[in-house]
Amino acid sequence: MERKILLLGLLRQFDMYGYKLNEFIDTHIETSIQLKKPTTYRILHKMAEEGWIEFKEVQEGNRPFKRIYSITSQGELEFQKLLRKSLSNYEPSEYRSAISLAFVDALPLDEVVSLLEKRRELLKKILQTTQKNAEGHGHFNLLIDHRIRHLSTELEWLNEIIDHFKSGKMAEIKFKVNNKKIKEFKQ
Amino acid sequence: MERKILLLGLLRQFDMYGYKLNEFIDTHIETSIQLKKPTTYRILHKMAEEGWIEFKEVQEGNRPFKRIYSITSQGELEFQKLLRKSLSNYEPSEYRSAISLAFVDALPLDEVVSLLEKRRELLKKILQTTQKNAEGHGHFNLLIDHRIRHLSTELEWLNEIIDHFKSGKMAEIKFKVNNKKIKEFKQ
DNA sequence: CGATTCATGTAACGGGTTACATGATTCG
DNA sequence: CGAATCATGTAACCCGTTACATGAATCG
Repeated sequence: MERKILLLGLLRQFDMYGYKLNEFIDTHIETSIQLKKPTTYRILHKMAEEGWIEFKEVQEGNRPFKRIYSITSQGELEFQKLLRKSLSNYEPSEYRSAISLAFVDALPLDEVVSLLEKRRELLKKILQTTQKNAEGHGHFNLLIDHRIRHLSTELEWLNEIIDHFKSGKMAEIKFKVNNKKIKEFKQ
Repeated sequence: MERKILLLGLLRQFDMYGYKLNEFIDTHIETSIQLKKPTTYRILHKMAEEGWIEFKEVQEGNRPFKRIYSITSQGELEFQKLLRKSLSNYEPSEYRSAISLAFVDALPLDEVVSLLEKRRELLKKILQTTQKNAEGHGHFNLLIDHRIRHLSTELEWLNEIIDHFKSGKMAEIKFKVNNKKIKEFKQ
């Protein structure tokens, strides 16, 4: 749904062809959602089929033709429908990267710390490059701000976790693995 | 990858069969990652095929047989490999729910506010139920804590956005749509 | 006694990605 | 002159979900 909103929302503002749409998303919004070329084209095809957008083919000289899409009035309606639905809804993201933290006792503590420090460096880099791109067009800076906040939250959390592990305070939460001694589910 | 880590990590601690694994994940970890029954079974099949886990079939009376899986030494190695990779890596989540915010000027301001207030109510509920389940087994409370932080960040952000929209301060960020007057990409 | 739970699984679908193809043009 | 860019697209694949099937046991 969000990909459709994104494409329709852009086409609402400018008539545009797939390649440029994709380029724009890749350079300006890649931090919020990713959308690869084939996916862009597929969604455009589908929306054209359903009458949400229409296109004219343009060719300059011998260069590859462009399909310049523009939104139809039906498309505008559908766009607003999707937008209302999306704005009033909330589906939490999956935080897959956290899962592994539940199993840290499988590795020696100092190794865990150094692995997490690598993670932290990666995270910092991502945060920095996101902050660099921080002047997005129009309301896209809203998205960037949003992302920066979550990345910062993630960094804070990671810092705390690493500190805890380093200072050994993790003992209080320490999971007693005791290699299969615990059998708390009854089979 | 994280799903494999999750299943292997659980099997490392207890020999277990698919149904119970799935039940455990559904009730204790559904906040961090979801994993439906067919997916659980498929991954278990695959890992068994590759020798990471092995199983014995057990049947009590006439009740449906259980495939009780246990991790092999190869599985333990692979688990550690995956765990190291996951701990030292960071791939930011996609925040799809934010996308629509970039297009709020397509709707009247007061409607946007009421739509976002609906979103906020949903978010609050999710946050509350997450906090209720806050006593996870072992290190799983780490995951819950992680999630609570991100949900809180999200709530703070939403509150600010709503306030901005309400107080009309959004003007400064206001995106001049001017229905297709802007043509800043050159075609 | 009908519905839910236990326990496994298959089939079909959905939606995204990677890899590949094409053919002119422009860059280094 | 070879490599990258422009512009479109297809095919194969991956991986997850929904929907459906089975058959005994247990709950209300």
